[in-house]
Amino acid sequence: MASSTQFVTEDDRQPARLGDRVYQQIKEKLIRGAYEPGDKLTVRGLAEDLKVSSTPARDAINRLALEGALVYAGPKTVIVPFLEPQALEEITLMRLALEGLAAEKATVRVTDEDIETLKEMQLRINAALDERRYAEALWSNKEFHFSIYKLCGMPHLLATIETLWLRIGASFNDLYPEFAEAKYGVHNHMAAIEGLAERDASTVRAAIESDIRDGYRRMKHANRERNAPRPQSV
Amino acid sequence: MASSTQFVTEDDRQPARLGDRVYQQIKEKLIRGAYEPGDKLTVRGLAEDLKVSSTPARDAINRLALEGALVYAGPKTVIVPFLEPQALEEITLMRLALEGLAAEKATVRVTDEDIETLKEMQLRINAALDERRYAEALWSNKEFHFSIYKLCGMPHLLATIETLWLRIGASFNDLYPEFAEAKYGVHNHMAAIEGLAERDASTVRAAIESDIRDGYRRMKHANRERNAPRPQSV
DNA sequence: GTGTGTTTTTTGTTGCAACATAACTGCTGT
DNA sequence: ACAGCAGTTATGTTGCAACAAAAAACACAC
Repeated sequence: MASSTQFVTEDDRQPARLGDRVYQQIKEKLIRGAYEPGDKLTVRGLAEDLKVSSTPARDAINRLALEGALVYAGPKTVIVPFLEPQALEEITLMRLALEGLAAEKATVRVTDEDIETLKEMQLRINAALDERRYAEALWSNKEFHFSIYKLCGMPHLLATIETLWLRIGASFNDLYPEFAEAKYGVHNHMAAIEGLAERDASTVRAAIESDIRDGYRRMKHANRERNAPRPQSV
Repeated sequence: MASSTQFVTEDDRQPARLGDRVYQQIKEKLIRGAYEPGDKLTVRGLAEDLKVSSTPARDAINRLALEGALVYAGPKTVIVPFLEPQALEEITLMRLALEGLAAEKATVRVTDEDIETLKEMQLRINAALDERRYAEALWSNKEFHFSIYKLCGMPHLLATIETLWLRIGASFNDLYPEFAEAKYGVHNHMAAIEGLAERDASTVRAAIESDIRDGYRRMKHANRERNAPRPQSV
């Protein structure tokens, strides 16, 4: 019965392929804003940078493109995507639907121990925010969210949500300061924790949805101010 | 301004890669139930069957596995997945969230012309059902759904929904008869069309959700009767 | 300067051989 | 019968060279 040993994502397999390593590294750089929208990635370029042959580099690029973290600007040109307001809105709507679902389902499976862990995470986020370590705050924020989503034991859902984060994460993670101002998300996170403690699914969903919406507004504004005042040969 | 020439999926690119052709062919066979759960796919096997080298064959397999249409049963073994009840439920929940969203958003953009097209499609589904051409009915059913989802102009959403269909489609499309009994989905489809005509988003969402739920019940039963009476060395 | 046609360079894709190792086969002992 | 274990086969991955095609660089006319 192969049923019990079926893997839904290839990440579960034991031996890491070389291509997976390349994939992870690019993904990491994308999330941390090491690339800028419009930057071009080439198979040979990656291969040389990471000291591998073209096959794993090509695998990684194709996978990122498939997931929407990279984008084709031409038949032979993959770039890190610009954050179009329209795409941001679309992905936000999908996030509301999917992360809302995850939040609800997590509520019925959360343990008191999980809740303690979440509280500690939030403490770390607060500390990082206080000390203006924005990169760490952002990272911890992601950890916080996915710790909740993992609770519901839905691997397909988790994988899909991850690709959504990757698609927008690449384009806005370089604007930490605007994004983290005014203790971003603290209120919503606390509400989520309280909802979980009371096993109140609709409260948790509302808190997560509110968090997503707040983030959406910040991203939209930051993105607008970033693209608008482009002194293009004035 | 690369914005306007950005592609969100690689399918938009002009020249079809060899690997894409292989991918499409396997995908087609999966949807039509040409494979059975547990069937093993190998790079060299595919390559020989389709008269290509191992690179495009490998690309196709990796892509299908990434999308969840194939699954790893071991480090060197990809199979067409068994439909686990748990996975079926999970994907159904995701479908409700995502296709419900698509249904709502489609409502505000639908034209009277679109509605006429949908009515004609439903006529074709009915005809196919009457004449017991189940494969065609199933195909038209898919067309009907995606014609609606395409209306909302959300490419990310559409691509995600497609992978969900592929994940379950592979495992149940070989049980047409049970699935198509009693004019499957006709009632829900008519309700969806009426809702669209009245531009009533919540009606359309309810109709689509109802259709998904009905399908879920049928799949669950069919799948159970299919796996339960396994005369395993009695 | 701006647009257009041309040349040069760069790039993704494909096919293939080599390698390590997973999967399979068949045997053996119980 | 069945589990454990050797030997054998089959498989995925990697690196690499060749090729067609796209992108970039360039030249030239207006």
